[in-house]
Amino acid sequence: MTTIKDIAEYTGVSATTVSNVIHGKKNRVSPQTVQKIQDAIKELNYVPNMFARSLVSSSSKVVAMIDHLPTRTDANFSDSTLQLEVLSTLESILRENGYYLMFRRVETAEELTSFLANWNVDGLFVGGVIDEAFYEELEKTSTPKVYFDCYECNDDVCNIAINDSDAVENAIQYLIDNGHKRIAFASQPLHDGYVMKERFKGYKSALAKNNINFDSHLVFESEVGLDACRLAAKEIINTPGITAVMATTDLMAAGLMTAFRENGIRIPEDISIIGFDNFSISQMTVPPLTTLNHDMKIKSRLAGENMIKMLNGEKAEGRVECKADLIIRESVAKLN
Amino acid sequence: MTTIKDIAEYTGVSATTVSNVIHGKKNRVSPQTVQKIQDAIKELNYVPNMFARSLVSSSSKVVAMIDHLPTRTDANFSDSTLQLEVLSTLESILRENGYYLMFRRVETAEELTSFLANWNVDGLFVGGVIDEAFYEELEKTSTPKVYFDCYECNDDVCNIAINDSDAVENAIQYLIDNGHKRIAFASQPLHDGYVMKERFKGYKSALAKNNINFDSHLVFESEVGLDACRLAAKEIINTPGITAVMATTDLMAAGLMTAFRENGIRIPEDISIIGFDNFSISQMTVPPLTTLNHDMKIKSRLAGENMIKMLNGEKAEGRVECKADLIIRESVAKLN
DNA sequence: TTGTAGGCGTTATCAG
DNA sequence: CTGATAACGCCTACAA
Repeated sequence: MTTIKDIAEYTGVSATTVSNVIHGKKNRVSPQTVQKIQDAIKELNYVPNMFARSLVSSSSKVVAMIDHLPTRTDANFSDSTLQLEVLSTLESILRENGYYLMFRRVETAEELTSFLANWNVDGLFVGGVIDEAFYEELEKTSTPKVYFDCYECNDDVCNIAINDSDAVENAIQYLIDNGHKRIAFASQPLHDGYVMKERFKGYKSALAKNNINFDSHLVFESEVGLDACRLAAKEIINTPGITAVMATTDLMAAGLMTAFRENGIRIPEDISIIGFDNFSISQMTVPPLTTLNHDMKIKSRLAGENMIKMLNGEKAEGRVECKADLIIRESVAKLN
Repeated sequence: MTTIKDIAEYTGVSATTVSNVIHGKKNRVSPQTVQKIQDAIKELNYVPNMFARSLVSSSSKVVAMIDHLPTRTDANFSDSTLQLEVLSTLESILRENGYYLMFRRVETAEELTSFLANWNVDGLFVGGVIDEAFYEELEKTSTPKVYFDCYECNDDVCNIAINDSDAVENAIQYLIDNGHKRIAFASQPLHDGYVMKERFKGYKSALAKNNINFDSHLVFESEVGLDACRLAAKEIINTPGITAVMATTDLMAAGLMTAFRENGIRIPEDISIIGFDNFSISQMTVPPLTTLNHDMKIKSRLAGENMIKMLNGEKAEGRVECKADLIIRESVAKLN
C-alpha cells in the first residue's frame, strides 16, 4: 500500500507538499513539483486511506442506508418499501459526490446510534418501517437524514413521501364514480405509522366524502403471498355484496386476482380491483390492472440530491410529496 | 464523542487498561477495575471508532458488495442478478460477525482496486455481469472474494452459482418429452460470460441430445419490458411452426404471455412457455407458469457463510452449484 | 514555495 | 496487574 510518505520520499519532497497537491492547493506548490508528484501518484498507484483521512477530518464520507428491522415477528421483509433500484440510484449520486454507501439493518434505536458513532456517519437514509420512539431517538442526532415515506416525521425534516392517503382516496373515488358502493380494502397488516395505515385513511375518507358508511367487515388484512391471498379472497367472496377491492399492493392485487379466477370469479365482470405500485406485473395480469403509480426512481433521486445538499451544508427541503396517480387499465367495471 | 481516553480519565486508569477490558483480556486486569471500566463505558456511551481501530489493525471490518456496471449502453439494471433480498441476507450474516456491508457499483477494474485500497476492504462479494478482463484484474488482489453466478471463474474460487445450462437443458427436455420440436429461445441479449449465454448452452445441448437441428431463427433476443416483449412475441408468432418458448426470465415469460394473449394466442393450447426464476409472479400468470426455481435466499446464505469462513482464515468452498429444478405448472401442453 | 510538528483514537510492545 | 510509548496514514497550523 502506497502512502503519502512513500510519494514524498519518491519525489524528494515533504509529505505536506504531497498532501497539498492532492488537495489541489496549486498556489502553494510550484508547477514542476505538482507535475512530479502527480506522476508519482499515478506510478505508485497511490490512493488515500479513508481511515486515516476520516480520523483526522471529522468527515467519514460514509452515508448509510438503514432499514429498520421491526422486532414484531409478523413483519416480514416486504414490509419495507426499500428496493434495489433505490439503493442503486442513491449509490450513484453518492459516488458522484465522493461518498460511500453502507447498508445496515438495525433493530433498536440504540443499535443505530452506536452504528452512527462507530463510523462517524456523515448522512443517513432511513427507509422502512419506523415507530415513533425510534423516530424520536433518531431525531436527537445531528446527522443529516433523509427519510422515505415517514409518517411520524415533522414537516420540516426531509422526507420523500407520496401522499398515500390522497392517492387511495382518488382510487376509491374512481370506483365510486363507476357505481361501486361496497368496496373492500385488502392490505398488509395495518400497523400504526406504517404506509398501509395511511392508505387506509384515504379509503375511509373517500367513503366519508360520499356518505358511504364505513364497514369494518370490508377490511381484509393479509400478507402478500399467494397462499395468504387465497385465504383473503375466500373471505371476500364469502362477504355478500362486495363489487370492488382496493388492494394496497400490486402483488396482493395479482394474488387476489389469481385466487378469484381459481374460484370462477371474473374480473372485472364479477368483481373490480385496483392495485398500488404500478410494478411491471400490473401490466401482465389478466386483465391488466388499474393501479396507482409512484416512481421510485424519481423518489430516490430526490432523496439523493437532498442528501448531497445537506452534506454540502445547504438546507434541504422538508417534506416532499410525490403524487401517485391512477393508471386506468381494465380491472374496473362500470356498474349501472 | 467518548473516547478510550475519556474512559481512562473518568475511571482513573490508563488507556491501555481500558483497551484491554474492551478486548476481554480479563486475565490482565483485576475484576474491580474491569467492573469500574465497564460501568464507565455504559455510562458514557462509549463506542469504538472504527477509523482509529482500522488504521492500526489492518482489518477494516468492511465487506463490500460490488456490482459491475458494464459500460455497454444496452445493458440495463435488470442484467444484474442482484436482489435486495440478497443484500439483506448478506448484511445479516456480516452483522452477526462484526462486519459492515458497503454497496458499491464500479465501471472499471481500476475503479474497483482503488476502492479496495481506499477502504482496505476485508472481503468482497461480486455480483452482476463481469467480463474476463475484469475478472483477471480482480483475481490479482488477495482480498477474500465470493462471486455470484460467475462464468469466468476457475473452479477453485468461491463461486455460488446455479447450473443454468443444466437447468435449461432439463426444461427443454421436458418440452421435448411433451412432443415439442420447434422450440423458441427468448432471452435478454446473449453476451459472453453472462448468465443468459449459459442458459443458451443448455438450450442447444438439449436439442443436440435429441437430434433436433439448431435453428438460429428460433432465437429471439429482447429486453424484459412489456413493449420489448410485444415485439418479440410478434416475431415468434410470425415464425411458422413454433409450439413452445423457453424464456430465460419469468418477467419475460409473463410479458410474452401478455403479448400472446393480446394477439389471440392461447397458452398452452396454441403455444407452450417455460420461464426461469420462480418469482412470485410466475404463480399469478394465466395460466400459472411452469418455470425453473432457484432460491436466492439459500444462495446468499451460502455466500455469506463462505465469506465468514474466509474472513476467519479458513478455506472456503470453490464453485458451489445450486440446482435449479423445474416447477411444473400449467403453461406447457402435451402434444400428440 | 516548502518543511516541521503535533495530533486524530486505537492497539501492541514492552517495561514496571 | 498496570502504564508509558510508539505507530497506523493523514491533515493543518505554523515556521522557515
